Amino acid sequence: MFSILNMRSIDEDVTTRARIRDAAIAAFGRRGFTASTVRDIATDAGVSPGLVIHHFGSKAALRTACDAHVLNTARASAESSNDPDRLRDVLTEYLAQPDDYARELAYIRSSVIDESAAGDAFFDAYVRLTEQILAEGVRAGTMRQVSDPLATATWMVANSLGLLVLGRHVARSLGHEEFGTGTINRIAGPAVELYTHPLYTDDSFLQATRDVVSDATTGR
Amino acid sequence: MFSILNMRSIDEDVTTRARIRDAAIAAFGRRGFTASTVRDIATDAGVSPGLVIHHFGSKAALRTACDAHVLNTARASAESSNDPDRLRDVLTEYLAQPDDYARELAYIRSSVIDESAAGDAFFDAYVRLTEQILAEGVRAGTMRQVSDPLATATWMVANSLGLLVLGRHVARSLGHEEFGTGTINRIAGPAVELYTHPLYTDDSFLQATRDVVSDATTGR
DNA sequence: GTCTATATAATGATAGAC
DNA sequence: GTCTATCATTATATAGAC
Repeated sequence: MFSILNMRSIDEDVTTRARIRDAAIAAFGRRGFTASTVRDIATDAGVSPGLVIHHFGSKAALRTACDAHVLNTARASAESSNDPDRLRDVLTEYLAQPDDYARELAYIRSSVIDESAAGDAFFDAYVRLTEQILAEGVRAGTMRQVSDPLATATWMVANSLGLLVLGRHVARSLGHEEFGTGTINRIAGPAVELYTHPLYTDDSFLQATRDVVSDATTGR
Repeated sequence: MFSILNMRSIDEDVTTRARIRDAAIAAFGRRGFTASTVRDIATDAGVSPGLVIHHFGSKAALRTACDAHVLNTARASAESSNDPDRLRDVLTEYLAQPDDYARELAYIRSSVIDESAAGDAFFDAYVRLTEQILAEGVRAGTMRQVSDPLATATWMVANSLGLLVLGRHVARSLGHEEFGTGTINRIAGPAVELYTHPLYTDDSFLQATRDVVSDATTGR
């Protein structure tokens, strides 16, 4: 459920070009692509606006470079991780070093919100990873077989990324100043609890839902 | 889980001012506040850019008017709805007339994404509604008592709105052209299924999560 | 590679005619 | 109430000096 956190922070490049790119990642993650200006990014990176264009050609191309740096790295990391029993390790690691991931997570948030081919690819990769985890869990006996694996995996990914996208609200709702380790700590238990002990005490809600969906599909 | 859909579409006002406001709601919902321009809104409404400002004073004030029209209405609707057993009706109604809700849902999506006081109030009201539904369900015996009602309600609201925010991805992941009734039909069953039959076959994931959270809280 | 200066376009908002 | 015309600002992007 928190598999998204399973990625390494990547940052050793100290060239000016890299500094501009990192400032852009922070800006796009903080306020989105449209609201971020080349001037602000230049100021944050300590260079002139002209130099930003000199290095990347255009604001759009700068975004593409940011996508390649963050999303493709995260996607590759997600796809290579097919060990389903790492919840504890991943969560522990994230809670230990949240700042290393904060900038990348903010960028991912922006990317899945606006229209972006890289954001699409990331979401889809995350769904495939979740499908693998589900299949592996069923095989190992730790998870129950679900009726529609693709739809279930898609739903779980939307939940997981929804928590990231709406993190500000989740934090506020729990009385926290910002979305961070405190919020993750508070929400993780209840989240896993819902996946362990069913919320509903019988099948009536499930049956009602299936009735409605069936009516809609058959033309009622 | 789909309580957000429980609101009536509100649209009879045919004054020019209302036409401008409706065009703005559509634009803000489609591309967000920053990326929507006064000129585009004016064109969509069939008026001049100057008239938009004449009626609302500024782009920010126009947004406030849109918030009042969509979010405050939806919020009031959510708060007055304390009948917890309406999943079937609400879902049926939505599936019958999705277009009536599409514009409002898109606007809500944008509002909870950017920083917006009205969006905050909407999220919070939705959490309170969900807490009521949980409490009522427990009292009626249809739902199980959870360990942390506020965090659980917050998590459920983030899931529900996450589905809305990431609707484009959810639809694409299921092979649909756009997020609509087909996608809702496909995802509703698996979603309710997860709330009815637990995903995990035992408590080991829950225990692992609680161990990590406990370690983090006590300073490990 | 990096800057300053500037071209060009688009933005929110105003003024005044009708 | 509605428009046209325009202002002031800000945006991306370019040109050329260093």
